[in-house]
Amino acid sequence: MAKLRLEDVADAAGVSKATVSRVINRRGYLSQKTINLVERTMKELNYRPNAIAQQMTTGKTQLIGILVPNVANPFFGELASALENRLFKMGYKVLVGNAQNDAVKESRYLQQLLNHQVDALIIATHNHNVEEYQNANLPIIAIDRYLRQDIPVVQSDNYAGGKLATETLIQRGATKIIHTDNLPSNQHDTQRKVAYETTMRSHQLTPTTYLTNFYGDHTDRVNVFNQLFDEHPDVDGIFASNDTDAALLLQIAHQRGYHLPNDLQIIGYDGTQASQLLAPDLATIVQPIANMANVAVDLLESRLKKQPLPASVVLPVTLREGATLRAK
Amino acid sequence: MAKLRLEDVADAAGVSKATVSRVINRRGYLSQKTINLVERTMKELNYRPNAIAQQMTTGKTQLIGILVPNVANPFFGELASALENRLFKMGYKVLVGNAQNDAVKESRYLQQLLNHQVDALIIATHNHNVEEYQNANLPIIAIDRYLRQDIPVVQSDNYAGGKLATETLIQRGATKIIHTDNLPSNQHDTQRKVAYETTMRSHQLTPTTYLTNFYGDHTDRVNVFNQLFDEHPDVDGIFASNDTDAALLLQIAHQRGYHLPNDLQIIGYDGTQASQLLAPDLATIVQPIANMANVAVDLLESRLKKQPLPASVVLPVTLREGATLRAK
DNA sequence: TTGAAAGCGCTAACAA
DNA sequence: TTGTTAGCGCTTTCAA
Repeated sequence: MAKLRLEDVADAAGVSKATVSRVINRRGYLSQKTINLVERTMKELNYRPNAIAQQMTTGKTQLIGILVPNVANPFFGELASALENRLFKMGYKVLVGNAQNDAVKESRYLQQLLNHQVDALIIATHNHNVEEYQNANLPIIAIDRYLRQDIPVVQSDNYAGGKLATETLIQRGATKIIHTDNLPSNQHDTQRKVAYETTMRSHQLTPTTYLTNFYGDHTDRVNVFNQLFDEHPDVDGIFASNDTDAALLLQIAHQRGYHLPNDLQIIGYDGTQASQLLAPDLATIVQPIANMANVAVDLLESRLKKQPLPASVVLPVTLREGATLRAK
Repeated sequence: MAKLRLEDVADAAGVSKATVSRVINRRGYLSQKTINLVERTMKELNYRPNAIAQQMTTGKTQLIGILVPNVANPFFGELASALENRLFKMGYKVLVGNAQNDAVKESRYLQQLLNHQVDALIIATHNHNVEEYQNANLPIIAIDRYLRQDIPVVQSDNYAGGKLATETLIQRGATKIIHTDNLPSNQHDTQRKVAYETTMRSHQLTPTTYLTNFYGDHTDRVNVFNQLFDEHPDVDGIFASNDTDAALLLQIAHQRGYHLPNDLQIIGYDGTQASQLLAPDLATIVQPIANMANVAVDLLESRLKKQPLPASVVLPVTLREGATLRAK
């Protein structure tokens, strides 16, 4: 069976192509009789409009491109899922570009999304080639990173998160607190680090940070964290910049005989569903992923309606208690 | 600046549209001089071919649709990521349909993917409406579930996995072993359950299974698992049908004062990267996610080349040791 | 080796 | 209320 076209439906129903098109799009004047006739015919023929051809004529694809570093990372998986969920309800389809932490792939994806005439873009990658976004002439919303002056950024409050983590550890009695941070080339995690350092100093404590590379592998992290314990066996609090690092630190601490939360307290960052389910004992700073997605979509909607937008929206984070933290 | 068309490039370069098209697609006879000229012009103008128009004429979209229950679930997130990774290398783009465990959304997505003229489909959802796949007239590969006689299924060896989990627990000294299974409407997890029951009986042990609903929420699971411990306080081994359930069981067991792995051993299922990172202590049966993705793409490639295909491919699972299991 | 022109399936004026 | 027709931006014969 060859692909059915709108014209086949028109012929079968004995009407014109325009009429069928009107029924499909519920546009213009239409008698109920015609609507019924055409709908019945479409159903009988099992006709499905060719979205490509529709896009060709309207110029609108109803397609939104999302670029993330890696959907296998629960944070971005959940973010993409939440974005997609909202957008789908609004009648958009989502083309997810999974940059796999690869700058070349990121830019190839960007090209492809543009070629595909996406109506807008939501960017959550680390964008090594910011220039490419400069001459992209369509609505863009960035998540947790700055791209260009007129591109609004949606993010959670990284400074407040870093401060909350640090102060919580201090309140629960830790004094030798170490921070581990995980930096991509553009160093966006710095707000958390700055907050940690400032908070430590304001309590007359000395900040110490260990850095891991966002693009580094598991072994690198294990090495850095072992070094941390070797050099600071008296550590009694760790603020990790993400939950998987926190889980790894927790494991290493166990192996080294630390008892949590008495000898050592650990607090992670992100608070994904996955970490909640798989590491329910881990205390963590929760980023409001679903809310970030909602706000991003709202901004996109405003942008598409040519409404004025804020330069950035910062959303609050919360503390999730866990067994790696002493009781209040 | 208005959108550039191929014609603008042709005018600027002083050649015909056909020539520009030939350069873009490297087809037909072309002098090097013309190639250089056209390429230079395209670069200067920052021209990007309109993929929609290309698709319109060629009928090929180079788009593959993937339908998953939920990318926020690490298993499917990692699967989608692996699929996308392979497909991208082959020049395909991926349209991910995230059914959000919602039958209506699944079918709406299916329609949309078909409307978008995807060249092929990879289905990993629980497909409540199998009929819809019946008259879809394009290459389809299914992951871990049967759709139609001529649609090949890629799956890991669920029976062997269930057997491996059960035998491992038995070998490590457990005798009161309980299985928790997590069933969607189409009950595909049954192979694991059957393997568990068969293996138990062959060791003269009595199988006991607690069921949770795949679409149920967290509270439902907590209730079922509490019931498990209430009714079987002497349980000394649990085989959970996925890692998040295993992590939850682990947490409840701790709260109830069980010491692992002495009082109780737990073994999960799936072995995602996320569970490895976030719950490194958890022993589990690992499904070869990346390999499943690779095989699915290979099959798709063969199908697109009209080569004959196997009805199904079953891939081996492995045991990941962890602190929830006694030493060998 | 290049150009002219038809056509992919649909929508949107404009007519009727 | 419905039909006719001219494109949308590209690729692909067919001619030159």
